[in-house]
Amino acid sequence: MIEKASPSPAAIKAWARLMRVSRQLVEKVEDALKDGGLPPLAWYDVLHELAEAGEGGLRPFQLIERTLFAQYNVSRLLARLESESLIEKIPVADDGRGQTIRITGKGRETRRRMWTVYGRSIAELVGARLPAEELEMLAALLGRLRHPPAME
Amino acid sequence: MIEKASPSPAAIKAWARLMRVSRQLVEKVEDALKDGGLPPLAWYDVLHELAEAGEGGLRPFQLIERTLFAQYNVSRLLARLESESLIEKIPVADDGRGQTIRITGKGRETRRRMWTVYGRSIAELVGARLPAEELEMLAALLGRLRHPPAME
DNA sequence: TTCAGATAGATGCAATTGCATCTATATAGA
DNA sequence: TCTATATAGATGCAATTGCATCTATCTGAA
Repeated sequence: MIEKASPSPAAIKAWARLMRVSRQLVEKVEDALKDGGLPPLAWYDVLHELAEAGEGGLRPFQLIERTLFAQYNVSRLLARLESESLIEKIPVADDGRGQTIRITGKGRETRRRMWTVYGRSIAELVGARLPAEELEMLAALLGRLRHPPAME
Repeated sequence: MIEKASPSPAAIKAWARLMRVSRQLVEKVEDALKDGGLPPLAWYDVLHELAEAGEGGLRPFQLIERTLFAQYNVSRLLARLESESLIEKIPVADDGRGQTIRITGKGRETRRRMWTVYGRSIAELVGARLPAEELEMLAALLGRLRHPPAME
């Protein structure tokens, strides 16, 4: 199997756009959250996963898989979220090392408030710029860059 | 003019993919650079811009425009690059506040070594996963999310 | 000219991240 | 059962980032 060491011009261009656009969009969303006096995007990611998980909660290592954050970042982010009473840590019965993380009512409320800003940003920055068909094409192309690639 | 506050499912999916894929790819490239004992991606971005700019160099504020890094980050990154002799700072004649940044020979060499790793990563992570035509389509779609949007 | 912004870049300090390592529990094999 | 290894999560310390502000120079209007 041949592995090329140098990327094609098309690959470089797609890469450059991906880097630049994602940086730009993240920054705009972070700014919008700050303007609203809301916590950073990373908090949303965690609260979102926990809200989806429901009453059963999630183990920290499951959050790591889902969010792709580093272990030590999750550990500390959870400490901050707990100190704000947005989550609670529950010792888990059958594994003395672990804990289950559950979102609190206040956590759900914070997530909801963040979504009004975050969702609006997505609508403006992405939804308003491409028609549905092209959004789907974009998602499909990006899915194939995922590891492992999305099958669709 | 109607501004929707809630994003469509297609917009949310494209957004989620964009966030996840860009995070994943950046992390893989950073890991590859670390494995090679090379500096982080941000150094490449700056060295690349300076190499493109040639002997004339660039002002820090031009680097800020091109890389989208925050002003204080550029200021400190340049200090680190200078302490490694990868760039040099030259006072600029017609503006006593400013300076021109020029890449050194050692800087070019470092950039070249980084590119062997970075370029290979792009080839593997992006180039090998989509054919040229789809890479171009991806770049075009991303270009329309840019601010201001790319015209092509 | 003069002075009130505006612009270029640096920096003190607090918060976050990254790295390496640590503790505690779990698990598998001798 | 005992021990070596693996896994879950936390943490000390250094480096980086973010925020606010600072200094210095420049520009334009009175």
